[in-house]
Amino acid sequence: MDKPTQEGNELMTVRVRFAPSPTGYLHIGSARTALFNWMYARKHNGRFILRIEDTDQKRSVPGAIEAIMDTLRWLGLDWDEGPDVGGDFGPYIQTERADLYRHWSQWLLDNDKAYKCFCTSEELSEMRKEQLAAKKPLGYDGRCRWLTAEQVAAREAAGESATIRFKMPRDGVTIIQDVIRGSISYNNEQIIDSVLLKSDGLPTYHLANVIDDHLMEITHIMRADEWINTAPLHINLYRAFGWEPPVYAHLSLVMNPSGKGKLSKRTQAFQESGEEIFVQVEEFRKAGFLPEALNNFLSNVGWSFGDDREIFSMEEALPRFSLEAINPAPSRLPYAKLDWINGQYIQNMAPEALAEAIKPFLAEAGLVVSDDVLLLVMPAMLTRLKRFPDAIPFLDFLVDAKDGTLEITAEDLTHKKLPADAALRGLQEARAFLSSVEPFDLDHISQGLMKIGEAVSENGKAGPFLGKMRLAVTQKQVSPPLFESIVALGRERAVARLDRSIALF
RNA sequence: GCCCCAUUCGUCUAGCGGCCCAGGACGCGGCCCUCUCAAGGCCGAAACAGGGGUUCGAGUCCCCUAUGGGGCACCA
Repeated sequence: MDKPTQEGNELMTVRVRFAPSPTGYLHIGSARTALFNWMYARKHNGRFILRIEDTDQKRSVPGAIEAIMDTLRWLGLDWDEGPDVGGDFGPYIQTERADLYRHWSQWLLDNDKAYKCFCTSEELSEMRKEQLAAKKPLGYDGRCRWLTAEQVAAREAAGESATIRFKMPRDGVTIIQDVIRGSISYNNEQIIDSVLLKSDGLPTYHLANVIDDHLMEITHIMRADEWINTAPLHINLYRAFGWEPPVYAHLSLVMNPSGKGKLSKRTQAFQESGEEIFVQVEEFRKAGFLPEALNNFLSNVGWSFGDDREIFSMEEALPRFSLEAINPAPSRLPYAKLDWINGQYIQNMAPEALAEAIKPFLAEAGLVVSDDVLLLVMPAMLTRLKRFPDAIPFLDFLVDAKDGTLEITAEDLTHKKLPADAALRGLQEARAFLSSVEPFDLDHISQGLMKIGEAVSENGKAGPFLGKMRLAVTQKQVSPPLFESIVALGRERAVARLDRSIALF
């Protein structure tokens, strides 16, 4: 095999990093990258480092760092070193490391590995236009590379601003070893002299990530596939510095549900053939998904637990996780499957925990339900929810202000097997029964109502009657199981609603 | 235009030369259970992009084509 493993590094502790740019909320694709890094670190008892790549001042958004950290915490992806917790390799925010980048770019200049470029952005875009028109390969042609020391001095004296570009070796081949893809080779002539230090004095990604990864002693880089074409540049930078490059693992991209284009082009939720497609982790959170379910879901895209198991905890996944097993092909997120996974996690929740999880969503929908009442219906809700807000249409009957939304007639309360007179009799008997039964609990209510239903319907089955009871008591076609619903409603309100239905006849 | 990567059911995937006339899951359809809706159980339809090699034998290795994706910024 020509794929590298971490064999050579076995005695070193694994150090991996997640390095988001603070340009907004955490993207679901980035969350997956973070998850894989985190899993790898935890599996190897290594260190998971959070680094903020904020060298693009124009795109940095105030508050984004906190927002991203908050989301990462919610997902349970804890980091060992980072802007808030510190560490021995700080600072962990790139703008605070500006001196370092200046120092090393000067070093490259002094060692003839880089040069100053005075091209203006206008000049550059003009060049690009010409290349496009001539159908020539796109990219910087290296025109400033050949400037003499005198010319450079003169232009600097004239006050021209400059960037620092890498002196990419002009010939030969650069081979990158990727754990997921094997070896990939590039002809050096097709790799341009990239800008390392921008005219504002801050580094580009290329310089910053190489310096930081080296100084922070990062052993493995797991990043999105869109970076793969810049890997040879990075390798050559490591060589220029005389440093050892880390192990690379380029993760496949997450695509749009349509399969057209990468999902990361989208910055927020959108509709796709009637389905709501979330893209920020916060959107998943607000939609009522559990972080455990999200991790389970994400880890199974591009990687597989094996043993034909779909539901598993991260703790169970860790021993099985490996970079070599990651699928190199891009994939779409199976959103429908996430709903199912989340439903599975909800089924396994304790009723108390479910109640707590649901409360904020009920409150947002304007439904005020007491804890006691909520708890009564929770066991029945466990198997009925994919997402927490699904509880709203099930539970709104509990709020008097929300009932009566369904216009009911006497006819609605009848059934083929339950003509009007029988329906009325059943409701009246149920009313009498509910107003006196002691104790007012699930067992007694279910027994009494079953008996009434069987007696009153033409086929001797309680079904038709119970259906009408549901309508009378909850004013809904669909509700939690009837008996639970009645208990939750309480004697008085249940009887009052029956009275109102009886009055329709 | 140039370079790089990828290609198994609709989707997420298992498969690392014989165990595969391809397994699991979601979704979909049917049946059962059932006070509605769910959950659960059972059954079913559904895929190796195409063509050449290599080999006794290819979903698995190689090449070509096609298709999809990514990159070619003083963005990351």
